[in-house]
Amino acid sequence: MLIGELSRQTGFSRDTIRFYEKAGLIKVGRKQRLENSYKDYSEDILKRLLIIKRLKGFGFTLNEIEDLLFLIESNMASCTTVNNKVQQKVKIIDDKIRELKQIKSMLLKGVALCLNGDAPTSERSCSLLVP
Amino acid sequence: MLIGELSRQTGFSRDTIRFYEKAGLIKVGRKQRLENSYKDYSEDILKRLLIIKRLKGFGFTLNEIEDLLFLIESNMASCTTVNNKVQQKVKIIDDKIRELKQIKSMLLKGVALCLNGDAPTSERSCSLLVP
DNA sequence: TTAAACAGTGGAGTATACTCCACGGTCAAG
DNA sequence: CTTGACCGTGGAGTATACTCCACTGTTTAA
Repeated sequence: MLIGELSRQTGFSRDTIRFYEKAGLIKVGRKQRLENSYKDYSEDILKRLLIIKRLKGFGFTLNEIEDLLFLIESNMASCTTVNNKVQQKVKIIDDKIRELKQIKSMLLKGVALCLNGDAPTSERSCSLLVP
Repeated sequence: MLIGELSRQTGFSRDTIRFYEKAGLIKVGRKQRLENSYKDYSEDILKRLLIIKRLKGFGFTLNEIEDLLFLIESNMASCTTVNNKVQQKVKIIDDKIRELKQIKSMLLKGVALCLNGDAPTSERSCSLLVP
């Protein structure tokens, strides 16, 4: 399969696919070339790219995806192993959610204080910005 | 005040302060130099950096901070104006929280399915990765 | 006096994830 | 036979926010 077709079937641009190649996420052997030296992408690579797409949707970084793909390659992607990775990721997600919530509440408290005039403030410089 | 002192009082590294200068977040006039050509940072710049620090803590990007600093400079940083900016930011934060929660639940559902064996899976490739 | 600790400038490098460009070869249709 | 749509490579550019480096000048303390 040529890169255009691969692009259509995965939704990744050619450039992105080539970037993933450079990054080592997918590998095309020197032999997987047509006579005109065009690359001939295999079904396996298509599957691999679809997995990458899926994992990106889960918020994994390319580095994390590389690790997970290695697990699959090595036949080590058992549910237990993957579950561990997922729990780690969930922990990070929880941290980020907590952080965002805290920032949000700080922001809202800040403007509330300012708008209600309970804090020293002025017409021209909200106490949230200039405490 | 020299950059070392400024660094101590703000917690920003010299490099970061110089980076903010390059980025235009703080400006030192050509005249604010000592005789040895060292820069003489004013109290205003110290305050400005402290505001930057505060706003970074709120999750604002440098671009957003630049806008907010401009409001302050222009005496337009009224609570109402700032409140608008904050509400925009909160909206973005809420979106991100929603997105993260969704990813989290997809991840957890995925591994649960895999671990409970309700979905076609295998010892070697968890159905979360290879559907 | 000399070494350390500071100051300055300009520019490169880091991480993440692409995106775009130039330049050149290939192939099918009209 | 040429035009357009592909394909290839290598390298640069984008955005964000720094961080580090080399090289040079200045100040301070032993």
